[in-house]
Amino acid sequence: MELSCKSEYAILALLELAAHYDSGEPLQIRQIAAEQNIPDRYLEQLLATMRRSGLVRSQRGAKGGYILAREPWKISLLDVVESIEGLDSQPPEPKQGTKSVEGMVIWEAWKEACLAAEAVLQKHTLQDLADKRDARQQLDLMYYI
Amino acid sequence: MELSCKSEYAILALLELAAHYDSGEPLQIRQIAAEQNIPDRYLEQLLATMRRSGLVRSQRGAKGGYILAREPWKISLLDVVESIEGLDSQPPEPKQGTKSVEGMVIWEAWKEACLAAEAVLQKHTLQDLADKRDARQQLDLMYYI
DNA sequence: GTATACCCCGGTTCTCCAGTGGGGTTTTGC
DNA sequence: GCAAAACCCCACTGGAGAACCGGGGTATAC
Repeated sequence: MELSCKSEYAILALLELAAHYDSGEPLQIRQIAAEQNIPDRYLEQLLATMRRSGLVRSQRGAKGGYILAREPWKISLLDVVESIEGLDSQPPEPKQGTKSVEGMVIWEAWKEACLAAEAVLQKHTLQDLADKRDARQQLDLMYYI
Repeated sequence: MELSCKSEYAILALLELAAHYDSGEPLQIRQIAAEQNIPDRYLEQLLATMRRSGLVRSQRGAKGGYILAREPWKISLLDVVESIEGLDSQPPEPKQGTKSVEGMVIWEAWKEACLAAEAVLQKHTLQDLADKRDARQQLDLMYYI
């Protein structure tokens, strides 16, 4: 149930890409890393993973960078986590056979819990999070004044 | 979202204890381990952890062993997992401050997913799993005949 | 008082996370 | 062309935790 550093970095990076999605221009790893305080060489690996999963597209060479592969409201947190965590969400069997009836019953209950969590992650999109972030920042500003 | 070997062993052991709960007599580590194919020295550690969490009680000396601390329908899978996994389910903050608004928004969504999963685990008790196991075994028997 | 069984502590191997580094390839702009 | 900018790929390290194994201590029944 632990949110890994990897996944958090990935989501932060995608939020940054979502913010610049309308411009149509690619964002560089360095800029994202600087903005969100992420080690850039590490972020590079995460973005490469997400590129292979089809979440982002990359443009090589000078003036290159990364762009979201689709609109921010079409990317859910589940998409990100599954991409970055290696889609090992539901192994078909707990081990390599399990065989025991007890093992099956336990695994079914566990799977039900996983599905419940995934359903929540599925309905949260990058757009949602970006909107919530904006609202939160507006609120902070009002308190400040 | 991964069901660890630890937790599965722990649940298997408690199911075994639940099956012998009516007898009122303690079950020994060796017997549980043999019945469920768990390394006994490892199971010992898990049972010690669950004893410290108050899920089971132990009786030392000859004819000793372990007994459930309360009735099987009063122990949920969430109890077991939290005990065995070290109750690190919801850290109040992702890191040691997070500070960024983005980090907070992400963490809130994640917490929502965790709560959904925990709600599922909460409603599954040892009694439930034991009943399902029995029903499954009956079914297997019918197919066999 | 001895056998039984829990109790505590420490070590070992393995895998994964988090992060760093080197060297290669593609593209822009001159 | 050519150099700089940027992605691309591979490998390595340090630390943490999982899954064990083993030794010696302690309480309890018979």
